[in-house]
Amino acid sequence: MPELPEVETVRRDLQREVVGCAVTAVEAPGRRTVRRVTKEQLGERLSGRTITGTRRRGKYLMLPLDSGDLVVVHLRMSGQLLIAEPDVPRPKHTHVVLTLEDRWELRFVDPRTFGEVFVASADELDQLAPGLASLGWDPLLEPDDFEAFAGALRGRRGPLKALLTDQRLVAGLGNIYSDEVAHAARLRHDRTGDGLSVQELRRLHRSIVRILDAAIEARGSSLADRQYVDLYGQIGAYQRQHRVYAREGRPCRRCRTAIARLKWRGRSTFFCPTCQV
DNA sequence: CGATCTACCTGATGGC
DNA sequence: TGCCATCAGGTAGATC
Repeated sequence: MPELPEVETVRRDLQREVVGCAVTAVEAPGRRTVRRVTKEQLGERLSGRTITGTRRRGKYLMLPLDSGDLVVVHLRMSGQLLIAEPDVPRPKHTHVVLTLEDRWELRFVDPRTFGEVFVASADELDQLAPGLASLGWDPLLEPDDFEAFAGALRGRRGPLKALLTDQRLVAGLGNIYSDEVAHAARLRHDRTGDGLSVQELRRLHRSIVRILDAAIEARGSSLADRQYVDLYGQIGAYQRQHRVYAREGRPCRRCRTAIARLKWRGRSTFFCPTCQV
């Protein structure tokens, strides 16, 4: 569920709460959440180490340790990172728990178990996580790099939505924000990459940065299922500013036309049939 | 190589 | 009320 704005919101919460903390215990009761390394390796490489910072690339979160290793977390569809005092009951589907300073627990909760947690050195990272190694342009890390964005899309014949959600081209957009971005840029989801003018690419680039900034400002989007919450368990507010996502049949905020919904590659796409061309 | 499908899971929701 | 189908924000791996 979480896309770039939600992951970035959690990163900023972590920056405030866990940097400088020592990991005093590691538990991993989940069956498939710890991947790429064994649970034993995770425990050995984290225990006694201090968290020195926070990083994000695309939808990946990383916590560097004083050993040089990185704790890598991907929330996928239903993962949550939550901070709590140890005497607060753990939610169902708590798969990994890091105890910090013997005083707090950083909990990875994930009903659908698509998410993952692992540890890697900087050298191992690309080998261990090809998905992380092949990430494309990150709109938050390099917001002004139009060439990196345009270069990634240049010559692609696929439909715009497929390009925007391809993490190897643009890192961090998913189903919600790709629809919001396409609407802001007044482009249909099925325009092909190689048919976009430079002016349209400029519009897209600006829209991506602007929408993601606004969504982070609002602490991300939480839908009715409340699957995305921040580190403190609080929902975001950007869903109130959505222009198309989950607004089928309601008037476009720009031209009043009813927002359309269609099934595209097994997933919903929302768009305005009038002002997206 | 690029484009497209499916599998991986649990839980919420809506129709009958 | 219960049963069943459908849907949910992501990605890796298989297949064409």
